Amino acid sequence: MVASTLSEVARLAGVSPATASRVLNGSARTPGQDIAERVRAAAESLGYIPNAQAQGLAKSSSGLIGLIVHDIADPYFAAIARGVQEAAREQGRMVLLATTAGAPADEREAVAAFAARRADSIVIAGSRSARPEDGEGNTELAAELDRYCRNGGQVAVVGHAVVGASSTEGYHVVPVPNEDLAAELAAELAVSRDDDFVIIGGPAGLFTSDDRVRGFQRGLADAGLPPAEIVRTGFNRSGGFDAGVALAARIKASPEAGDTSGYAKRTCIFAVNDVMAIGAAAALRSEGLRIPRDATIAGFDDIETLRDFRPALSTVHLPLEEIGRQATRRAAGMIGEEAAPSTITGHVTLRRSTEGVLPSEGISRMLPTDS
Amino acid sequence: MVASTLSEVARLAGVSPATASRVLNGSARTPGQDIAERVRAAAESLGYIPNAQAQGLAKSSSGLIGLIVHDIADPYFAAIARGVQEAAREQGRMVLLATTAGAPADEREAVAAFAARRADSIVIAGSRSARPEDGEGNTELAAELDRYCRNGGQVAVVGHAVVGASSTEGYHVVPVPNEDLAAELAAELAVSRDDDFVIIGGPAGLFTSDDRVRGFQRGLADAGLPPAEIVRTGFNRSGGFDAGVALAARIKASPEAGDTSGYAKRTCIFAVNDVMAIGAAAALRSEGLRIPRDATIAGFDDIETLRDFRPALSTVHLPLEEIGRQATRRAAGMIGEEAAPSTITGHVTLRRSTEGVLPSEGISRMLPTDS
DNA sequence: CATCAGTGGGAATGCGCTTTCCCAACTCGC
DNA sequence: GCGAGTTGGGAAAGCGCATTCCCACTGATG
Repeated sequence: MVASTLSEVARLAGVSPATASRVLNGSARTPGQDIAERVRAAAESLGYIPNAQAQGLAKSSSGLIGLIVHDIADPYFAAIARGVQEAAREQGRMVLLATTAGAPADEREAVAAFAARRADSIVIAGSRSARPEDGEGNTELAAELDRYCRNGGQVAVVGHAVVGASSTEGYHVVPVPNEDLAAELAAELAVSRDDDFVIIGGPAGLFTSDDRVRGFQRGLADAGLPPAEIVRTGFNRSGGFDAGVALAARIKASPEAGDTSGYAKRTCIFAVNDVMAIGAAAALRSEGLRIPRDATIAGFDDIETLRDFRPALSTVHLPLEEIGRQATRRAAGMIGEEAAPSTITGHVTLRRSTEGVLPSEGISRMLPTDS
Repeated sequence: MVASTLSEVARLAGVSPATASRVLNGSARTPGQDIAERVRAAAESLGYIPNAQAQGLAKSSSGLIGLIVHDIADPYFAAIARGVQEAAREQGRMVLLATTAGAPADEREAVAAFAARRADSIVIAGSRSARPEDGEGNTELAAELDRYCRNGGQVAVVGHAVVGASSTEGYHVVPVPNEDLAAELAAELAVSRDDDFVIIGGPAGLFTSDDRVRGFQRGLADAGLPPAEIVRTGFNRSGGFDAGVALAARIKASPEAGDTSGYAKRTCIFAVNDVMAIGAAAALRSEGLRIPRDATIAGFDDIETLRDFRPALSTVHLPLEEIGRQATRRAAGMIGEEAAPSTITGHVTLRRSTEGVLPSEGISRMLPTDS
């Protein structure tokens, strides 16, 4: 990467590098009209492109925002990334991407790499975890973040704080009301239902999953229902599929006929995110079960690409893009912490996948499906 | 962003900055054991993180890969981005993201920004366009890329070369066999069918769309069928939806009864990408039409998140992740141009959305659906 | 014992830019 | 018309690091 330099431009324009610098970048001092014109012409003719590395070095700031996600191809993260990207653009910065599959060790490495590049701020979108095997990794990640913040860096993390992070200056958390929303979802599903509730959760210790599980159980309890059974599996589509296969076997093994109350009890499945729900639905289908006839299912996130899924998936809408945007703005100091402590809200969106369909149940709410 | 510097480490270790630099980064010369240990200890205790900007400036290379996509939340680009990210990791580089919505002016700007950051290579994933309104923008983009290449940069573009780019040193294209695969799809769909074929295409001038349209028509022609009508719309889900609404009206307006041949002619819709197909399918459904009973539909890309869509979407599988990987490797000079001119292959994947279902047609191939 | 290649460390230069400081020329007011 | 204030440009000192060159010292060789 060779390219013409500022001094070359300056020489061609017959001015000093200082002057060239002043006209080519918005300095406080603006040289005279004629000189400015000469310099600009020289720059143009030389195809001058400022060296951002050198600029960064001189100004000690890079115009970079580091973004950490588990997997950029996961629609959840992709949506957040879009928001981050958008906010970055507003700020005139560029985003530096790192994918870590949720491994704290990789995340630590990514933070170090961002720090090395002197990123102005870091946004961590990946769900936090408190799993025992992540303990050491989390500690090191927290230490790395701490160091980054001490050096003046800004960190925003989505959902939960990193385990062990002492909230120093420059450390922000964008809270996501996972628990409350899950409770709300449970409440809505519990209305005039007495289905068997089952939760397909991610690995224990994954905060996002745990919050949603806890919230759902709370909602059930508030409705006077017993806690749902929890099936733990991978936090992705294939995890949902596996769980779905297992559940399908059980649903088929306990036919309605066995029910003493005289009418069918359906299984209502709550998968802690949409892609898991889709996986589970696919599994049920492949086992010959129909939704919502033989079982109902709900997810979480309201992934855009899944909106046209059939049967339309009941879920909890989360403003993912806004979450990304807000995290990015917060890390840039554009949102006062105290001014707006938490502005992320979602809402339960019931669609066909949890509709009541059994005549014997005596209830059949027709819920609107969008578009 | 302040942080401890190399000289601080050197001073603490009681050596010169030169020596510290040699031990802390894989230099050709390796200082003695004891000294190295002292330096490493000093660095550790100071929490030293090398300043990548300064390193880049000194070595004139940045370890950065620029990635240009239309929209990172679009699953097509997200999948490619995953491949790019993966390959970047292999190379020990980081990826810098830019989204442009396909506007050449924005793309030019992104290239300039990457050049300013002295990115080692640039991967352009967005589909190229030859629309008249993009003419000027394309010229400027080509010029910018040219300059970047002349300065030693490496560019890889997915699909088609940028319009007007003179293929200088360091300019690579990863060809995607859109046309051939579309022809193949048409051929498969044309087998023992005499449906009315309709193509939902993107804006004229968008290469990816045009290639697929052209290929599909060729496949139809090769099968002895007349060319399909083309409906042009936006290259995204909502475009597909709009087109679907229009088509639904027509399908409903021309009932089977009107057919002189005595049996029903279905409309077979080819949408030039999966999300458009999904949009169209949603529109048909909302108009009360069923797929594949009242119309069949096929897409292109085989987006992972859409695999569980119902009815399962016939499409053309493209190894998106591999495309991203390969583009990135090529730009890094890891793949000889001549050695492997084109290794991207896809395959037609027929699923339920194009199944024959009308008894009157006398044909009802049961095609396997995956999972 | 003197010379020489070889080794291991440091001084110094430069990567491309920003920014402070400095100085010449100029404008203004009395 | 002259000093004070102002303007506009340049010189130079870094920003943090890699790297070339140089030097002192070692052990081997004739």
